[in-house]
Amino acid sequence: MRIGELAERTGTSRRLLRYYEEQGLIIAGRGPNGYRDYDEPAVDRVIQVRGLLDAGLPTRIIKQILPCLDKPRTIYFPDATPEMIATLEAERDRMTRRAECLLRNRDAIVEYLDAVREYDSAV
Amino acid sequence: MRIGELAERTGTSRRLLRYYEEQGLIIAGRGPNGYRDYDEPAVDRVIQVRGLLDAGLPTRIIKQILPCLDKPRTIYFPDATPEMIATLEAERDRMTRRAECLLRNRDAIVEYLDAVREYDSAV
DNA sequence: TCGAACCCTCACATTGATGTGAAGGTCTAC
DNA sequence: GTAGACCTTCACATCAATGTGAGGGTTCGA
Repeated sequence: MRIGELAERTGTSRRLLRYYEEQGLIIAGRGPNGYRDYDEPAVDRVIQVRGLLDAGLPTRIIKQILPCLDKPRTIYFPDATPEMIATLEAERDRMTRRAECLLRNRDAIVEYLDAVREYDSAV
Repeated sequence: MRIGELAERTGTSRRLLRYYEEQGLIIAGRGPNGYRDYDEPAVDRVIQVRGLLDAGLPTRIIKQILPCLDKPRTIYFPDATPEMIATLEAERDRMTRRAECLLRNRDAIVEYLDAVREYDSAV
């Protein structure tokens, strides 16, 4: 598919899709006319990238961890350098902390909303 | 306490503490000499703000939801406008999605690390 | 009283993720 | 064959979070 369709299906501007490619987050084939050509899994890939970006990870990190997230592994274990392992462990911990922070604060919001509802129904 | 101590205790630059204040995320008293004066809870507050910022929330949103997160409530229920409620519900859902994304990808990292370890021990 | 170590405000710089638009090539349908 | 809807690259703009430094006041200990 071409960039317009991918943009529409992922809710992402064309500009950003080109940017993600420039950052090495997604890859695109090229048609004979120079047009980018995406395969079906690109849709999920873009959505995943957007999710991680939205959760505060910079493109630099996303680029590093993405190959390890693929289900049929594209990166194999002998390729894993000690620095890579260290990066992954650090990011794993950081993501855990981020998620905890989000859930903790979300629960506080839920609690507040519950209290508001209770208050309103008592009026 | 003054800004230097708060900076040290929260691992935040003075510049950023002033920025957070400017954005209405933290409040500071003022000494007779114009120096900012922080109370003890400011430490937790700053840490919470940093956590949310790191998890991808913009200051604009943090400012809106922070009052609802305080344990002894500083914002009371009659104050809750319908728009406020809508914002909170939207952010609640967004935070849930963010946390899910983080945990899902973190688990994939964990899985990858496990596989690497297994591979290494088999060599 | 002097110097070090604080603090203040103001302002300009940078970085990363985005928007926007220009100048131009390609494809399709009329 | 021309118009409209795609696509390309390139470049400049913006916004939020953050760094940095200038110019100047305060506090405290030697």
